[in-house]
Amino acid sequence: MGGTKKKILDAALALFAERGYANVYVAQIADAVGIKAPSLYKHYKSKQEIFGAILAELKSSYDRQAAALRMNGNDAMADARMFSAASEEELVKTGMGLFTFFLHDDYARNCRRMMTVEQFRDPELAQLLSRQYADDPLAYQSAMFAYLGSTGALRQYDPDVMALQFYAPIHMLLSLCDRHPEREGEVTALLEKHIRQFSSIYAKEVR
Amino acid sequence: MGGTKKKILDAALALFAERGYANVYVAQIADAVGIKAPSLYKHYKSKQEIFGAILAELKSSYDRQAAALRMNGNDAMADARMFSAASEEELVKTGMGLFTFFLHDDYARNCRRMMTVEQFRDPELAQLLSRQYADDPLAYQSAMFAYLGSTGALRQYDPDVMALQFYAPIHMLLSLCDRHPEREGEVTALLEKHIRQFSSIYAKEVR
DNA sequence: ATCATAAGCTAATTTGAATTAGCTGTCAAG
DNA sequence: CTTGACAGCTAATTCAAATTAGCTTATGAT
Repeated sequence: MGGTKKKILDAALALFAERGYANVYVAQIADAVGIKAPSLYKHYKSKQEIFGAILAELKSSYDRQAAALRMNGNDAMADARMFSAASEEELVKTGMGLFTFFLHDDYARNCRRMMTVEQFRDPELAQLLSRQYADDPLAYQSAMFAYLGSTGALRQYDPDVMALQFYAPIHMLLSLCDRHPEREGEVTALLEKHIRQFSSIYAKEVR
Repeated sequence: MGGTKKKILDAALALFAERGYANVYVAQIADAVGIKAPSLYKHYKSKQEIFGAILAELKSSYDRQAAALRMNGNDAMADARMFSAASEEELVKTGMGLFTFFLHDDYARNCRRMMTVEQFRDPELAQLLSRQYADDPLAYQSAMFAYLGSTGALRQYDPDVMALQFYAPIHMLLSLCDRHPEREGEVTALLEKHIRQFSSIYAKEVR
């Protein structure tokens, strides 16, 4: 029992992410796995079924991760404590660490790209994309900023807007790097400046 | 001489934007135009050629528009003057006007969606998308903020970062609405709050 | 008037990719 | 040892979609 079934999903995801479902031929998936096209059908009934399996895994793996985040209660507050305790340096380091992780993690990256190119054909993918890369992060960070505001660690502004202003640049630069990996250097430099400036802008006035 | 040739491009663009090149059949394009598939070939040699023509028009129409913007000298300053003179109300009104224009203009919208779904298959589209929806707007607004900083109208921070913090939320919310038109209301409300908060955050301290 | 061209149609034709048929070797359970 | 499920292969088969052939009609120029 080779992990062929899993290898098929991985190969297919990578290909779907690069070219979109319709432009990928089952023969290419098979090639990538190291078998011939008809052998695929020993593992999945059809090309559609492969796509479906990818989708199912994508969803369950995200749910798993989301559950983990909420595990120790509402964890935005834990992050918030770190955020407020930490020096700007720490903050930059964690923020950018997350960015480069998401950027380079093959699985996350491929999921993101596949959702991007298939979003208008499959309402379910549209939902997932919005949830994973917009609504959930925004809600999480909004909670965090709300807490930091109430604490007095940051100035008190609408936390939804703060979350948007903090997160949207990250989101935009991530999309940009997905399109142009060669621009990573330039982009991370800008991202760092963003985080520093954000924290200085919203910092409680000291002077 | 009906404008059939043009109608074909329009219909094809709309379809490509919705489903992506490979999922659109020439018969569907023909249907949308009101003719039969083989008749398409009286106007274009192939499906690819239709795609090429769309691309060419997309590029030239953007260049035209960009040229128009630069016409009366460097126009970021004109905008900047307005930005500084205007009340927050005015600013909100113009900002949101632009957002809803881009959101609803069929041509812009379809181009954006087509570039989005084809970006990883065609490096040229990736370039265009980045230029039109990232680099150019950022450069423009950066110039504007630089000017406003030097003028004393706004606090002086890195203008590239200000541009990013102003524009990225707009960009992100636009993508969101492209995916979920029904969320337009909620999204424009957030956008408005963003613009107000941005201008208040970066306003010269008054107290 | 006539002819060339443009723009449409229906009925092939071609092509390319998914899927099915049917065979083979491996290996674990009985 | 042998049998059956598993996972692979090659060689069909099927099917859908792009493209071509060849006919028709309208129209504008000679």
